Amino acid sequence: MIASTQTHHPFVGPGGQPAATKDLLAQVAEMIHAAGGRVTKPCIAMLTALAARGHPVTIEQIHRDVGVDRCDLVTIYRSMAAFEELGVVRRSFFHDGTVLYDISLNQPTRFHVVCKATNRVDQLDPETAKDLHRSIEAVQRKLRARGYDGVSHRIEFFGISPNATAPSKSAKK
Amino acid sequence: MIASTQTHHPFVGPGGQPAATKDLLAQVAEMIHAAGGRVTKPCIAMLTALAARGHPVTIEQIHRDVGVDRCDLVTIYRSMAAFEELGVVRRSFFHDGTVLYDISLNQPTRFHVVCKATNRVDQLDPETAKDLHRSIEAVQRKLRARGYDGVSHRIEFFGISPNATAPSKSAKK
DNA sequence: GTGGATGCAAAGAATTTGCAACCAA
DNA sequence: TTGGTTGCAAATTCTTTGCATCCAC
Repeated sequence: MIASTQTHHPFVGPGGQPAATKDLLAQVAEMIHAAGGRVTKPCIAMLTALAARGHPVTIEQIHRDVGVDRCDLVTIYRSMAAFEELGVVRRSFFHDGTVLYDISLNQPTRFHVVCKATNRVDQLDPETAKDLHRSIEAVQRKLRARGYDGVSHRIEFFGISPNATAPSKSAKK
Repeated sequence: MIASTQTHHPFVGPGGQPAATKDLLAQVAEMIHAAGGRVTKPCIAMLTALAARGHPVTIEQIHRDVGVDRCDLVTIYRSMAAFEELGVVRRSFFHDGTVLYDISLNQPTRFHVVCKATNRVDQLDPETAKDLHRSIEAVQRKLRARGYDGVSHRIEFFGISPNATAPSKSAKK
């Protein structure tokens, strides 16, 4: 139902967006072709939208960013699945289980802090992130040593940000 | 079904159930009463089932463990939501997004490794877990210092376990 | 031109809600 | 007795599938 609050996902604080959007498109295009796929208009629009956001967003948000009338919701679902398979995007979950996607290709490991009140996405400072990253790597090394294959992980932090103003139910929609 | 096949979790014999389970029930009962709720039969069955499993399980699994005819699926949904609110259980997600629940009350922080092939749930060894726990605590301390409130996190590891035999699609169901 | 991608409709799966009957306190 | 809980049915929400059409290559 499109009737829900229009609240767009709050913008990420500092950090701007990757100036590498152009490169990203070129790179993904190559990957798609290599896989026997086609680089369509909706496809480009979605990647551009994801890159512009620069943080995990819902399917609905992508749909709106691309333009609800410019691309069917079903196409978003199908494309995200395909992109994930290609390793271009990564799927994560909001604290309430809502599915989120963001660009993973060429993206340095970043850790997100999601505000449970405003859904605003923040990031750990580089130093803290570095320490955490090290710990996680250590764990994964250990798992591989234990014989695990294709080791991966998922981690997210949640909290109510200091300047949370509008505790919204469906702000993320 | 997550860990094993049909086999119900080997229950402790005539002597009674694990002492911890007993305590858990008593403690939760008190919490429920304090909250103006009632300790019903399905309620006890669910907690017992969760405690017996001792690791994250699906709603469906709980339903089967309790006995599909002994309690409605809807009741599981409602109760898990209530238990989560009380802080008795914790919700997590399988790598494909499937919702999982497990006891969180009085539970030391444990980290799970989920096999993507068999859905079997394993745990990090205490030492590794301890290190990781320390890192995560450090991050959360930093977030609190930054002004975040109600800080929490979610972390899970995935991989294909060394002895993965039956790669199943819906083994967890 | 041709096969993969898209849009629309419809099916499925997962989760929630309404309400009368039920039972724990 | 009495209000919280349960079960059953129905409604919602989210996601996937079928298929004819369309367009990237």
